[in-house]
Amino acid sequence: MSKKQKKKLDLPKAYSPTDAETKWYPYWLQHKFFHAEVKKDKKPYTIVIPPPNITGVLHMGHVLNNTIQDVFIRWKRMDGYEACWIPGTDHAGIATQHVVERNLRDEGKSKHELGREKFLERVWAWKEQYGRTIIKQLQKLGASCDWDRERFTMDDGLSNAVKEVFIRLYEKDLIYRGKYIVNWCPNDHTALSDDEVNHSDTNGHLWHINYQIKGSKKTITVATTRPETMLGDTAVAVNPQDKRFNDLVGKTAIIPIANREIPIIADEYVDPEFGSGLVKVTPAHDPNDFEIGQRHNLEQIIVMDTSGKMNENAPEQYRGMDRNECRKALVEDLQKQGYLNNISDHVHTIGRCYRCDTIIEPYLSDQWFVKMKPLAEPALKAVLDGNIQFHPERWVKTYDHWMTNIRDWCISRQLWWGHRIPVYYCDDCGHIMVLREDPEKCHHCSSINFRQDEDVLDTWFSSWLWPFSTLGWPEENEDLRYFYPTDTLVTGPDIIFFWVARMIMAGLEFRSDVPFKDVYYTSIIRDIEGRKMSKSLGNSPDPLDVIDEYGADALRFTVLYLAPLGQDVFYANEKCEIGRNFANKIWNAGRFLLINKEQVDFTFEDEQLFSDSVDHWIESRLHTTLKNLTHALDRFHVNEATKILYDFIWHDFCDWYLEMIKHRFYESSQPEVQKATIARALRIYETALRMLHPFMPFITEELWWGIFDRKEGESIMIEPWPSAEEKKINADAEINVQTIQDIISAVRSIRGEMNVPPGKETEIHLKIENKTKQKIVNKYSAYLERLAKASKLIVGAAIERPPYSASAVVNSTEIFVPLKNIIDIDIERKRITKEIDRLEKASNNIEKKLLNEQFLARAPKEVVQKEKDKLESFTQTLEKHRRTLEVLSN
RNA sequence: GGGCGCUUAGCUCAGUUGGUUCAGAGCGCCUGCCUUACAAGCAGGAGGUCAGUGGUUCAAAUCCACUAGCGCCCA
Repeated sequence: MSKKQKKKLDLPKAYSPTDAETKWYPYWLQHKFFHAEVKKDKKPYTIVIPPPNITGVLHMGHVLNNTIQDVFIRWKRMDGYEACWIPGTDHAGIATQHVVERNLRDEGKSKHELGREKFLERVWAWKEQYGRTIIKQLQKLGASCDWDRERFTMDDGLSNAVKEVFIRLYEKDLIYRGKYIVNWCPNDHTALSDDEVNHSDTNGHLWHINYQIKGSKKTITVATTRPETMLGDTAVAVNPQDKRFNDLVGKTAIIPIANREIPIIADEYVDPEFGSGLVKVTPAHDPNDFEIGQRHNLEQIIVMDTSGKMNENAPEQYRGMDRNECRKALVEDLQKQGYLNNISDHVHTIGRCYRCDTIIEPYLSDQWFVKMKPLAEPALKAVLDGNIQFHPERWVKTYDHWMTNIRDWCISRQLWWGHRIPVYYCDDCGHIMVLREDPEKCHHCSSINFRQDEDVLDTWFSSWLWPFSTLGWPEENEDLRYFYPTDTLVTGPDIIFFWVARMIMAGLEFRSDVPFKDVYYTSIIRDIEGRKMSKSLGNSPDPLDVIDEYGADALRFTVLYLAPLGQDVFYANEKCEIGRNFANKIWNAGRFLLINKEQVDFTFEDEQLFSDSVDHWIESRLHTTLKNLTHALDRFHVNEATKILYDFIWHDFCDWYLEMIKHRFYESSQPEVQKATIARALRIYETALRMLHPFMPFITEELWWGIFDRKEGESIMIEPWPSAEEKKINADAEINVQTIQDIISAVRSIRGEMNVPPGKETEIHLKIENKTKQKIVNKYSAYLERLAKASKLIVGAAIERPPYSASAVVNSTEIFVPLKNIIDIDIERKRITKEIDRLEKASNNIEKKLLNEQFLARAPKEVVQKEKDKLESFTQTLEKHRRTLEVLSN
């Protein structure tokens, strides 16, 4: 390359992503390409982002999830839809409160010192400062969200929606308050919903404790995994069928140490096989015992406070002790006083808080609940009827199972950060008011002594409204009518119950319509050893580091390429080489075209000046690719789409097409051929860039500008999505080019195995009997000569095998490559023998088939004919090889 | 205990209406190349009884049943 040429080139030898990424994102924003509005003449396509926590930082799961959304949005936008991707964050009650409390602790303060109002000011301040971290990170990834529509679950509008929903459900009698056992986190001092508890098998003990029977010397033994709860026992239960204990029912037992008297009752729940067959009943500290208590009208004694410390209902010596301390002390005392019968090892399930991993205490308290059955029924139907489709479909079963066994949803949380429950209690008359606005006085007795419920609502109680609250609901407006229902939801299967199911319920209940039509469940990203990525393991790479090292496009492409629908992904940073190398390949193909573009004076109309089968072939491949690509995206097979693009661009376009047209630039003396060639190659390349744009937005934009002349305000992201044209798919061209490719590959294989120096050209003799084929080979000989490095090409029906030549047969064409002084006869014999073995095996199999009368009778005619043709072809090829082998052996 | 998924080349995985020399790709490995787009590259090569058993079928990596191993979810 001369110095002059080098200077003219805009494109460096290797692609460096950073420049493109910093340049184009602001450009897209500046021109508002991401913004969507109600456009009556266009069809909407809407996605709501699964709102990340304001405390969150971007991890690989987000990368996958949001890249998929961006692919769909960019694709649909190009395809003529008014594509609207609504972004935002959620307030993450527990997590956010944690962070701010930790900061306060570092300053030596507590939230109680500050008071509720001041504390909330602190949280808001924290949110303003750090709450958009993850949003900014998403922009680095190239996410084309409509940032003008960014929402937060505690915005005024969304808070109104939450209030409205609470009130409507309350008025429909679907929300109720009651004393129930809930999952209590003593560390966070709040109730949790069932889904917020992680269960795991744990090695523990079963303590067997003796209880005295009143008025008798007799004792009974009960077994428990949590001895400290015995202080709150209000009964001992046996199974009514259990003959061993028939006489005990109705008697009274005495709790050791506490010395409290409790009845012995009979209840079906008791499993006679478990432990001693006798169960202590603690209605205030166990969900099953709670139900037994309901049935038998038992007293409920709470023996712990909200921190898990023993309270005034416990014997004095244990008061103030943590539940674990108490367990130790109590067991020791039981032992000393002879009440401890036995301790056995026992594996049981322990629930832990999903936020802080503290062991959950089942705890009796006043909470608010949503009745789920009436909401779940239509939501289940919507999915079973196919009004909402899951991808992959198998999640329908999981959904079905959960929805048919659904339990009421505990929505109150004893936190300060969140939506305050819109319920007011009158201190004077006890009247309860559920209101949209703060009252001035009690609606019943006009007292001004009332207070609002202290609790806030579960964060999911705002997230489940996300698909319509983000669009302005409860206000009826144009946006809501146009963009709702949304189209596709992309999320992890781990929140199918937390979120997806509840959104479906909310959508149907409050909008009478599904919230989305398709749900794409993403892969879970694991580390290379298959472990889930987690902060504590330190195995979660920072996507921003990866972007710095490999580029955002490379990260996006790689993650999609690795993530087949429904399979987990084993990820390591090095895998991003796939995407980086691919980007570099595209870059260099562009560079090649640019170099040639600068040397030919042409217009895009010049394409008509010349074309041959090679051009028809690439056109045919392009449209086949386009067809397959669109089909894959339609079926949500994003992973397949990346492979289709990769194969077309790398193999068809770069490896074959660009190599084949090189001689038209370097060797053709016809300017019109050169003009047509560069014009066509650029057009096809430009089409490929558009097809690739949703997947790799930055590099495609960069090349689209770097190679073609563009004006301010233009962008590849608003260019039309290319449409597949069936008539461009050209079977003849595919066959012709295939023939040429097969011969080239065969010659290359010979050269490779014989270690022919790359610079050395050889003669190639082709024995072809078929006249049409001869014509094709002659017509396209220039391609063949160049790519197979032929010094001379001799084609004929009566070609004789030249001495010292290696040979191959492809589709009845016999190929001879004379290699005097180079050929190793031994290697050649082995090559041929191997080929003969392979063909013999294949022929035998076919022969067997053709001898099978069942096959001949039942298989479709075409299949039988195909087998016959195959056998014929194999037989001929075998003959040729055998002849060659004979010659070589002499 | 109930439900779901996975097992294909040394590694990571494609392969959805059962039939094209169906057994593939990328990485890794071996051979040869800095060939005027690209060594982040080019050309070639080695490598698998498609977990096992049985069944359906003219025909099974593909459909069915069971078994083994791994993983996930729920109780």
